[in-house]
Amino acid sequence: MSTPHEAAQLHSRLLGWFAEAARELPWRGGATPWGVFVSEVMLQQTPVVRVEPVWHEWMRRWPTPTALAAEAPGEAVRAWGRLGYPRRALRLHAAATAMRDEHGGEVPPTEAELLTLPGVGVYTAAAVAAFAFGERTTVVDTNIRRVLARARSAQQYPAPALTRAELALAASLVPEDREEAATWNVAVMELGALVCTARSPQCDACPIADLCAWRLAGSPAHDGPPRRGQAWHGTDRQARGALLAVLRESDGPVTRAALAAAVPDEVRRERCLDGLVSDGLVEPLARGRFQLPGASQAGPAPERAVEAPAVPEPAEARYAG
DNA sequence: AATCCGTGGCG
DNA sequence: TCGCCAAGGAT
Repeated sequence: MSTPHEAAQLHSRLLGWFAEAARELPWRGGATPWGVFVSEVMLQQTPVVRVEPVWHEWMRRWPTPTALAAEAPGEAVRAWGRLGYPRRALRLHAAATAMRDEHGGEVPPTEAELLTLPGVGVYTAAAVAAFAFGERTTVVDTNIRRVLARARSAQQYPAPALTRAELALAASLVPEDREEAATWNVAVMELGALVCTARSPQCDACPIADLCAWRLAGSPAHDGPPRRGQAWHGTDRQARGALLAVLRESDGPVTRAALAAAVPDEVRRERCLDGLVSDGLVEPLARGRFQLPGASQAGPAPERAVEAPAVPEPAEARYAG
């Protein structure tokens, strides 16, 4: 498949490029393991530019796992803002609680322990072990999958799901040296994020363009089955987002009427509300009111519920049904 | 294994 | 304009 010489060439090219071109991100170099952990969860399916300001705010408010664990989970959901997939905020809070209760208030340093935490899968466990603790792991994210698919498999895009072959390929390329391995993982990710992008790869700026199997094959177009996008308009995800936005932006409990303004369709609204409650993202109160979970223990209970706005928000800000 | 889960920017 | 995409995880 590949010779040791080819692998060594890849290593020196990529590591050299990374030393020159790497972004200075706040969770790189100098961040605590907790800071790295929070960044990795926030970065799951969310771009760096949107994560940065929220990450700073979280580090200011909750500099340690114990600090976050002491808060109501609803505060984590509120501070999550519009990063998307708010269950991640809940899982981050649960992970902080587990760190406090089972790991002496620290981020556990091994992949195996990290994997037991809520919201931590194979990628995040490897990434935290590598980037926070310098472990020699095999990190495989969407960037690395795409870079390796092109550079080594002559494919424009990787398969829909991670395959054994991909994992084996990624593992075979991780340098033996511990420090070099950690840098390798972040360097391949960075190449995928900045140069070897999904839409319009900047092959002219690529340090391994002359070694890239996809380029050498003439940059053939993707031939597999068409990649399915996710529906959005008229979905429960859209409605859940609209409902949670109302809760986030309100200081206290919210009436059902206020939620009805966000999602007019009653059947969908009630179904999504039930889902949010069973997910732990929303807490039902008496008399048809709702709030973010555990809000009452974070401070004095607000006296007055927020009523439905007299003037509806612009239609595009609401769930249209 | 296939689906579900948010949000916003860009080509 | 609109589909695609972004440091995935859980079921």
